[in-house]
Amino acid sequence: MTTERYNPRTAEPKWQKAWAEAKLFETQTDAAGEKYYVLEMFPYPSGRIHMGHVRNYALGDVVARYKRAKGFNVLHPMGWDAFGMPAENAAMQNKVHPAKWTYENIDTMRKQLKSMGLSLDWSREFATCDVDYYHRQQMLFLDLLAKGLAYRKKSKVNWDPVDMTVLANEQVIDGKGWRSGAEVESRELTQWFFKITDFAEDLSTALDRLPEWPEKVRLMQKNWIGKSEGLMLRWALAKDTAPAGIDDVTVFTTRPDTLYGASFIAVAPDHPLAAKAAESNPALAAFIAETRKTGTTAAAIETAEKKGVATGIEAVHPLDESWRVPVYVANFVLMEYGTGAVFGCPAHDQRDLDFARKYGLPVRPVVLPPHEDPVAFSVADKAYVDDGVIYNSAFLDGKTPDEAFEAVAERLEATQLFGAPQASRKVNYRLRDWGISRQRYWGCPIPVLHCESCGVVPEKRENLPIVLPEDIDFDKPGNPLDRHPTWRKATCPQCGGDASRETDTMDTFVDSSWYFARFTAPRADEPTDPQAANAWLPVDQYIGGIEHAILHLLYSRFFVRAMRECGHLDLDEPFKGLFTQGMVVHETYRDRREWVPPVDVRFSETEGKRVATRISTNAPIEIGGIEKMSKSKKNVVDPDDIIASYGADTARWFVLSDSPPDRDVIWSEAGVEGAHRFVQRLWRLFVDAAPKLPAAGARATPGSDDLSLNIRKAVHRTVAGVSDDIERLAFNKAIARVHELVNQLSASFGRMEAGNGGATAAAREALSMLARIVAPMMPHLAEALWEVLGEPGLAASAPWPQIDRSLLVDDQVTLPIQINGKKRGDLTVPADAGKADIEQAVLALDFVREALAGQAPKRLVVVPGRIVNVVV
RNA sequence: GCGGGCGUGGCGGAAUGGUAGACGCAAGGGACUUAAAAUCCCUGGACUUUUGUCGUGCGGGUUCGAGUCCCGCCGCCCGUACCA
Repeated sequence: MTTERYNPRTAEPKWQKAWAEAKLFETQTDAAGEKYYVLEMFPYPSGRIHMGHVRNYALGDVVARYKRAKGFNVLHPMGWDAFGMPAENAAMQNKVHPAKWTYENIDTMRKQLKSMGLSLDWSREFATCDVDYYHRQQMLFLDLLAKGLAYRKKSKVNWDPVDMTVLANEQVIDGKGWRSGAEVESRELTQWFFKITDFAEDLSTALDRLPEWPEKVRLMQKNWIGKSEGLMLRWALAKDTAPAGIDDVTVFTTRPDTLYGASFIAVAPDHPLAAKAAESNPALAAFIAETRKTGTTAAAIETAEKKGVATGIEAVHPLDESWRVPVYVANFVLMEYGTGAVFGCPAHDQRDLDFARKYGLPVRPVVLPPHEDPVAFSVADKAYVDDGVIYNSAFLDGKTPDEAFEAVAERLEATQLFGAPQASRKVNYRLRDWGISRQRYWGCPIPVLHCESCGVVPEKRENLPIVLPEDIDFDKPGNPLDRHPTWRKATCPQCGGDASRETDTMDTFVDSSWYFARFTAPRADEPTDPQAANAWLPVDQYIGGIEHAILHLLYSRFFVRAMRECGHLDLDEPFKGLFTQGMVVHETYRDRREWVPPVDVRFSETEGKRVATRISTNAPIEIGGIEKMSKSKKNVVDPDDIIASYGADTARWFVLSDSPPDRDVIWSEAGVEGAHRFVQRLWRLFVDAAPKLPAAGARATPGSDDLSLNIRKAVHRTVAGVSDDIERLAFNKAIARVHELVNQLSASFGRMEAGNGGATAAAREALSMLARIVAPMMPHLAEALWEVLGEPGLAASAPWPQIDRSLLVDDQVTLPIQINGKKRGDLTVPADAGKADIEQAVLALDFVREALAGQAPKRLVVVPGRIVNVVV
């Protein structure tokens, strides 16, 4: 008998329409069922969706559909992270307005996402570039400003001196501007900041209250915030060397216990003392100018060769007046961290040691490692950073580092220097305030005005929104808002005089720091409807890329805290559960000239080796490494092509199978074909079995014969396993279980005769359950299977199958028997057998007696239900 | 540089400290077919003569037992505050 193949091209649109007409996924806040908020990180509308999106949204959709089947009231919205640089780049390159480019991309991508059959509530959709959205973001900005959580300060940017514009870090390539090629310099601008450091302590400690976050993400955030307890320690400058007007320099140190090992002080190139010293020291001034070319990124600064220049200034050791150490300006000291000045203890810090060796500074060990001889111990090229006993350190000798820390702190807190304590304890954070100013057009305008008489004045709330002007040009580099003829002109809300608008727009991370709250009441006049926000939040399951582990997630956590202070919601944390998915990667291909897309490559085998040829030109192709899909390497597979030829369910099934979702998945054509074969196999299983089954409403009772019982045990076990797997987001394992079940059902159905009422009833039960457990992953096919079974209604609204727990337990278990840790046989015992029974049975086994040769075992390890190990 | 992660057959991967390789892909063999596709069945870590021995990036360690835990390396990936 031949079965007609399942045709996703006709089936998928049909079911999508059925869901839409039933408004199945439009969520009501007050609907029945416990709330469950599933959210995937919303996409940047770059043009077309890519496989990473397919994976991200397929993962979230499984959770959403599963929870819905479990009876939850599920919120599963979608929107667009729509501001950002690519729209401006497109405007410059293709003369298309950023808004037009963005909204056209959104239209394309919405259509693509809809073809995936996602259970999204599209009625809540918005884009962050909608005036409606950024209007409310401007309100939030004013609220933060009023609470003192927004302020202005000077900070450095990458300046392209040819294009006369600020560059993003990714636009700086090897220290040069990406368009102009000019050497980039760092330049100070007054910019807007959010006071995230106000919450540093809570952002760090609250991580311990997020058990449903991956440990690695919590660790990364904790290290990023970087809490450290230390001393603010003032060093007097030796009078004969100090520049006029500066008496001392304050360092932050976490190791005051190593103070007697100090051999220099290093200050940041932009430290005031450095500037002062450079006034009379051209070599130093040149060095400081040089460091401005290193770039502003931490990676650039810290991978650069560590260099310093002596200032000629000397500082007096806080514990010994007769001891002076030189003050250097060093390129690895950051003004943003601590005080911008450190003391170097080369023996116990690797970077300080490298610096000391380079400039011939003394290396004096003061922490003696355990079991080392104080006379013989010395530090050559590896600093000793672990615990030990303090020595070479006067009154600290013999103490542990912790005790020495306390002793130094106590003494110097009590010592006066220039009328103030010489030291004070200080908790320091590596976390810096969040700079949100961008000198760009395509972002949310910062709603403040600059008035000559009143200074910086917030715009009145009722004057919002400050809308981006549409008549702009991208003919010249730089910010079009700056050179707009009229947009800047405004009236000061305080004095009524002339004022000019702020032309900085907000970092796009601001947009994505509260969108999850806006989804709970997307059309509210205020930024949130606190009732809706409090009802839905926190997001129960948030899913997105690991690349957002720190910044986006930390900013969102800050925003929730700031919004709570302003009364917009009452919430500790935005995301209760977090899952970070891996990337979709693909082989790369190139011919002599360029990267070649996978669709243009044909493979063959020559002498057992995989060989590739370019289809369009017949040129030989070199098969490159497996890399993240990217436009530049052209190793992209367009989801549209896959959906058009195999259907959305195949694409979904493929990205969910094989690779665990937190790891990278390698896209391969063969894998997709395998997934599609399984779609057809399921379809065949149902269509072929359907005529033998009792009618849908017949209430036939499954039999208790071997065949019926086997079918029932298999399916109930699978449902239990798949439920667990989905709860843990282990979709690859859920899929392996479904494969196993289908393998078994195919075999069992082959032995089933139409007249066997018990078995056919078991088969109907099995198929009805199977259709429902594949539904979250392949929702369209599940509807078709549901229809084949003649079940009423839509599979998408069918409840998750109930399992009979009595079918999950076995009365016999087979234990592997090891001798000296190596498996040598099996033993089948009753499931409830005690340790003693098992021991006895094991010792009676032939191969065990042989191994023992009459001796008693040295040891007999019995782990009931698991394993037995006989040690001889 | 720093912080975090990952590393298991030809490939993707499975394995509460307890039988390493479930499940899938690819491959090989067979059945069906005039033939092919599709489908179904069987075989696949390495070495070895049955018997075994060796195998989870490399080197050590803890344990009755290590892919899993600890220490030291190597390689790759993510982040590094203006890419999103």
